Order: sequence, then C-alpha cells, then structure tokens
Amino acid sequence: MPAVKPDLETRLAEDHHQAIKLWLRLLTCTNLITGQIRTRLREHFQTTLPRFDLLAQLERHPEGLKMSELSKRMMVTTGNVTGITDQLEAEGLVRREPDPQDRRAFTVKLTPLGRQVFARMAQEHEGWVIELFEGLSSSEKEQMYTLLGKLKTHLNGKEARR
Amino acid sequence: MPAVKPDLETRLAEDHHQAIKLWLRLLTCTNLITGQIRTRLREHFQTTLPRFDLLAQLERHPEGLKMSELSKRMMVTTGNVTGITDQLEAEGLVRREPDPQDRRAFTVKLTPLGRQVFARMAQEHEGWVIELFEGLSSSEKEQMYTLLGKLKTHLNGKEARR
DNA sequence: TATTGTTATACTCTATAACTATA
DNA sequence: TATAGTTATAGAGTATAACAATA
Repeated sequence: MPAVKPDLETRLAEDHHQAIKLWLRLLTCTNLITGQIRTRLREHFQTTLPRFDLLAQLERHPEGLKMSELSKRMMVTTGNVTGITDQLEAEGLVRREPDPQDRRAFTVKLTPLGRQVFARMAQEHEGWVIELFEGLSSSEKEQMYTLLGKLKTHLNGKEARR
Repeated sequence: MPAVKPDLETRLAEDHHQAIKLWLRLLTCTNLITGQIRTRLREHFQTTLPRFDLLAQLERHPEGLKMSELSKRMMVTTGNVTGITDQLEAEGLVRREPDPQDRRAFTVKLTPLGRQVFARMAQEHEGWVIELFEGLSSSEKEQMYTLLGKLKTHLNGKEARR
C-alpha cells in the first residue's frame, strides 16, 4: 500500500538513515527503561544505576577487576570509579585488594555481603525487567540478546584497540 | 559440545534469567555507546545527550510537544524539562508557543535554526553511530530496530496506562 | 480541587586536571 | 617518563517539593 503515509509517531526526516534511527530508538527505549529502573532501585534499595552496574560487572567477574578495567567497562573515568567504589566499600559491598604484582593497583571484588545484596537486588530487579520487556516474546528477547552480544563485542574491540 | 564451559566474559550466575541477562547487556551496550556519543556531542557541538534527545523528540514531532509530553517521553520530571528547554531556548533552538486552549500550557517546537542545527548534528552523529554499530550487518540492524520498536510500543503503553 | 509548568534545593554522576606513589 | 589511582572542582542531570496561574 504505497499510498499509506508512514506512521507519524515513528517517522523521521528522509535524510536520516538506518543507523541513526536505530540509535535514536535504542536511546528512547533505554531512557524509558533506565527511568523506571532508576526509580525502583532508589525506592527499594537506596541505590543507583551506576552502583548497580558496577556490582553487576563484579558479579560477572568473581576474580575481581582493576579500577582501570571497571573504568573501561563502564565508560567513565577512573576518578569516577573511585567515587562509586568508595560508596560501595563504605556500605561493605565491595573491597579493594592490593595487587601483589603492582603496588599502585587494586583488584576490586564483591564481598560476601555484596554478593548477597546483589543477588537480592538482581532477583527483584529481574521481576521489573521481565515486566518491562514483556512486550517481546522469549525468542525475540533471545534474538535481541544475540544481536547486542555482537554489538558489544564490536564496541569492546574498538575500546581495546584505542 | 556440552563439555565446553560458557565464555567467562559473558557468563552469568545460573539463577539469572533471560530478561535480566538481556537488560544487563543492553545497559552495557548503552553505556559504551552513550559514553562515546556524549563525549563527541560535547566536543563537536558543546551539547549533551538529554538536550540532543529533546531536539530529536521535537524533530519527530513537527507539530510540537507539550512540556508534559516531553517529560513523559524522556522519563524525567517536568521541572527538569523546564531546565533543558530553558537552555535550548536561550540558544535559539526551540521556542515555547502558548497554547490557545490552555493558558497554563506551552507547545515546544523546533525553531528553523533548531531544525538546521539538529540536522547538522544528526548528520555528523550518524557517522559516529554507523561506526559504533558497524558490528552489525544491515539486516541485523533492521532486526534490532524492529525489536526495539515492539519494546518501545510496550513501554509507551505502560506509561500511557499509569 | 486538580493540573501545567516554574522555582529552589540537594544529591549523584560526569569531565577535567592536578597530584601521589609506583613502575 | 608513564601508569594506577586519588583528590578537587565545576557542570549537568535528576528527585522532591513548594509554588503560581489556570482549569
């Protein structure tokens, strides 16, 4: 039906192309979701998304991560990682372990308490996320996960190559 | 090959399920991308992501949007929309038009300058985004766009129902 | 009374850069 | 000299709530 106009709500000027449309939509979805998650993390756990993200990074890396690695993974400066780590350490959720090979460096790890607290947060969090993502079927979520995996690999590759 | 361990880099504890894995990956990708885009928007255009997002919302709605609509779409409070709109209005990129039907309300629109500036930003921006997304093929980007569309519809539906 | 938008305030995150200690 | 991480500071976004004008 060539006579049907594109949906106004999602229409973009003709000179915008695939990648930017994708990015704008990704940005919109992410803002909608992060807004929800941020509110609920604050109300239920008195915490924030960057703090949650840092814990999640550590949960996936039981061997711990250097401050600089966290900085790269989270795309923020080491100064900012210091601040977030300070807060989490004050709450007893993470600890800095001195690096025996390099006395300037630390390895940041979850404490047992941190692992426990993150597990609880992650569990409740999962309920919210299931709700927010229930517009997609299981196989669609799987597809999206796979696509994001490719994207992530590419982005990490760019990062590593700098 | 059932004997092969899952990739450490992407492995999650067994009790994490599909939606949360998807969300954590989405969050990681988004952080990596927004970090890049934020830096470049600042360096090239002395602007920020929320400001860019607001302009992008208006670009997709030539008829203009109410402050409250912007607030909903961007998932931030009306107070914050006021602040961002003030900045953009001071730069001459948007303007508030009084609503003839409701003298409390405004319709925010792009000015011709705003449309021009956004077009320039969007063009350069597109180059960055193409680069950041080049880990995906054209058809993969299309798939992801479609999936995000479904997700967005669901999220907006939730919002509208509140 | 309820709603639209503004204002004020406090807190967090982010960016920049100077700095210390170590490599 | 270069690197890992800290500290200090300023700027921006965000949350909360009180407020004015209008519905």
